[in-house]
Amino acid sequence: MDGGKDGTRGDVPGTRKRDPEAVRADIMAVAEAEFAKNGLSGGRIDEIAAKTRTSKRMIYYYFGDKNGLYRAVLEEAYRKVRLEEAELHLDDLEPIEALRQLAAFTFEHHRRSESFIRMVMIENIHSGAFLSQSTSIGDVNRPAIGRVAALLDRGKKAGVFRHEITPLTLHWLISAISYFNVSNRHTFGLIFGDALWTETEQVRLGSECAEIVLRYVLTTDALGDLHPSCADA
Amino acid sequence: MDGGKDGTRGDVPGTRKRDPEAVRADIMAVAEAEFAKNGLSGGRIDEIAAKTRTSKRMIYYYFGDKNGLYRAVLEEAYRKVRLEEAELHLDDLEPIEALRQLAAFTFEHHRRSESFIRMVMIENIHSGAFLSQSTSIGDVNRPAIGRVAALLDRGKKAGVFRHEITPLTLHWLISAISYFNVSNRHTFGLIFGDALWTETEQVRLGSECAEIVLRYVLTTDALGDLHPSCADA
DNA sequence: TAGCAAATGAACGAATTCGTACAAACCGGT
DNA sequence: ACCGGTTTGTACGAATTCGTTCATTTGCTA
Repeated sequence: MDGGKDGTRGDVPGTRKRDPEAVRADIMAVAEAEFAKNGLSGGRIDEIAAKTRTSKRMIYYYFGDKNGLYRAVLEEAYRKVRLEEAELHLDDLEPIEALRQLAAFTFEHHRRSESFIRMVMIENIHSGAFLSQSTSIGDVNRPAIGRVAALLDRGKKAGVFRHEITPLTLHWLISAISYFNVSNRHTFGLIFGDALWTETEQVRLGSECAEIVLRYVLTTDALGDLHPSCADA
Repeated sequence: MDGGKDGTRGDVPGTRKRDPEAVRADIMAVAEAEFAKNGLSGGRIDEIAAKTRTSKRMIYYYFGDKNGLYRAVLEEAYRKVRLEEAELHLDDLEPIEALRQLAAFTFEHHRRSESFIRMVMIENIHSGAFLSQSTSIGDVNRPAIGRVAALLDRGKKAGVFRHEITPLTLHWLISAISYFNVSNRHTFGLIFGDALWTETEQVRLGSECAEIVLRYVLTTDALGDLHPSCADA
């Protein structure tokens, strides 16, 4: 809709009372909280407007309609999360330690990104109807698989990772554990108790996540080196 | 205001008889589809009524209100699923094989219970607010953990399972993999492609699920017996 | 300073949608 | 056959809630 932006406008710091970008960001932050909490159908535009510094009129001015706002929030949530993930530098570490870090980091990161997880939950309820309209989402997420693939290759060449493991399946596994731990905390906790969701248990589960992944990926030999054979505890 | 009498209907015995249970079941089946597809806020009572053999009036007669219907559907979904799971007989198998079956079965079972998974997704969006009102839900699900605990004990006594593994964490792991495979199929597929969701790949993932669990639970020794040391493929 | 276009605010309209009032039909026992 | 309570159908009311209309304010330029 809006054509190019001309940088000559409002560059003087502090003088611009109008700040469309800040308003947009404000709306999206409020909207993310609302949608993450109540879903797309459950989220109320009036509620979002009330919690915003601006008014409902602006939501429609900037985002067109409710779905447009939801889409913008969804895409932004993915962008933020993947940017944070990209800060992990695995190339400096040897494969085994790098994999351990990747698993533990992903687990911890998901744990701290509850509203992102909830947006993904909601989008899956909608069968990905809105994500499928996004053109950028592939580019945003592809690097994640690339990093896993590079790491896997290094480990295989070093003879410590099993050749059967594929990047996609490995990513799938790490995601599953890290995601489920957040997405299903409520129902799981209600049925089996909240024992797993104390702070100390969560930290332990982060280690267990890495442990599960390592035991799955490592060759029998490499695993033997890591965990000397002792059947008892 | 159509006063006339219609004695022409209901001649066949059993067709037009009163059958409250069948009506209830009919409503709940339709409601499960509707809620699983569109969520609680997104689900429409009128839509459910239209697809039912009976009318909207009956929904309120039997279930009180929309939330009551949702609760009934949710509880019933859990009941059905757990009943099916209980049909697995693990006691006849040796621990390792039993664990493999448990993992593979759970994976396959979740895969075939999409609407149940979606109900759980929706309930987690609501932070378990409705499940927490259910009194029976604990009793329905507790046996699941009991079976896992018994199996773990047997394996530990036989010296093939690691002592560090707890029933809750093991159940958590198997659930995570099996659940995520269904719940996130759409977003994961849109981002990374549908390669994992062909029939053959899904069957393979079922085996991988068991493999992941076994490698996590088995002692180094037991694992070595199962997978003779060979670093290459 | 005046004027113009973009940005904003408040009130409103229209369409859904939940839930109910009322009335009619039905079944089983007496 | 009649009568009681139970089961069902229709129409409607009330409350939400999305999105818009219209007027106003604001920043920038001539």
